[in-house]
Amino acid sequence: MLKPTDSELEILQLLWQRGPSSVREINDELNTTKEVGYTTTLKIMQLMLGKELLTRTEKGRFHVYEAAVAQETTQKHLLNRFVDTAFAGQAMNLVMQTLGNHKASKTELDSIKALLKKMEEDGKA
Amino acid sequence: MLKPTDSELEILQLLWQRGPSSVREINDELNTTKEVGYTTTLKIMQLMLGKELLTRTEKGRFHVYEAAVAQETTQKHLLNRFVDTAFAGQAMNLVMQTLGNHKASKTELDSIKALLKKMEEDGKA
DNA sequence: TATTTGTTACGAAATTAATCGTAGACAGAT
DNA sequence: ATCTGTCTACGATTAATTTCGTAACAAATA
Repeated sequence: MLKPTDSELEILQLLWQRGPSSVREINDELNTTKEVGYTTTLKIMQLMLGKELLTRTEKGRFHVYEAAVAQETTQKHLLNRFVDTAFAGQAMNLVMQTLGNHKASKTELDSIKALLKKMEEDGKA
Repeated sequence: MLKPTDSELEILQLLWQRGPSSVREINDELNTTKEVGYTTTLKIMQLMLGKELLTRTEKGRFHVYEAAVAQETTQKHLLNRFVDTAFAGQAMNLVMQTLGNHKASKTELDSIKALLKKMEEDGKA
């Protein structure tokens, strides 16, 4: 799989969140956070199309773009790379640091506990 | 803080692991995994010196390099960026996915459980 | 109809990363 | 004294990313 750049990831996040969107819509969303020209966004999305990160369909004379890669698959891929490069493969160090640095809701903590329990049981069996 | 590139991170990992090292030593280590020319490694380390990611001391007519940034601080920084770009800020999604994709030893699971317990108690207080 | 507006396509510039070749310095061996 | 090997410094090249200007064209509108 092709590694998206940071700019590309920003666009993917928006498409995952919004569903199929025009360049104008994505560019407007991006501009709520930072200033970026319309043709810049257009160009990046066209390049993403070439890399098969996006698909597009023609709606009249303009185009609607959609993420061509699933959110979870992409995240899993990026996560594996990140564990290797930033944590030298020590995945549980990453987990501990993340837990230490970020607040979690009660619901989230419960999900994590459930998952841990399941992991322990699988380990035993 | 300056974000290290992937190549720079590879070198930082080795320096964190080995302690102060010569370019030759780092280059040899790198070449156990992939092919890379000596002057390439030298150049990257010189650039890292400029970015203050490394320090160096002269030992006779050659140089010994050392990481100038702490492992944990750097990881924390990279982790925050990564949570934002790849997981749209959803840190607990990242934790769940990491737990799901990587094996953990009993010891590691216990440390995580202990940390969770502590988080719950802090949350209550 | 003529003008303005919004769209896509394309090319070019600026920046950054990564790579390596070459040259010069110097220590140690011959 | 010279040769050889290792080291540092530096410049050039390549590739990828990001940026945006301009052109072409269709639709809306004045």
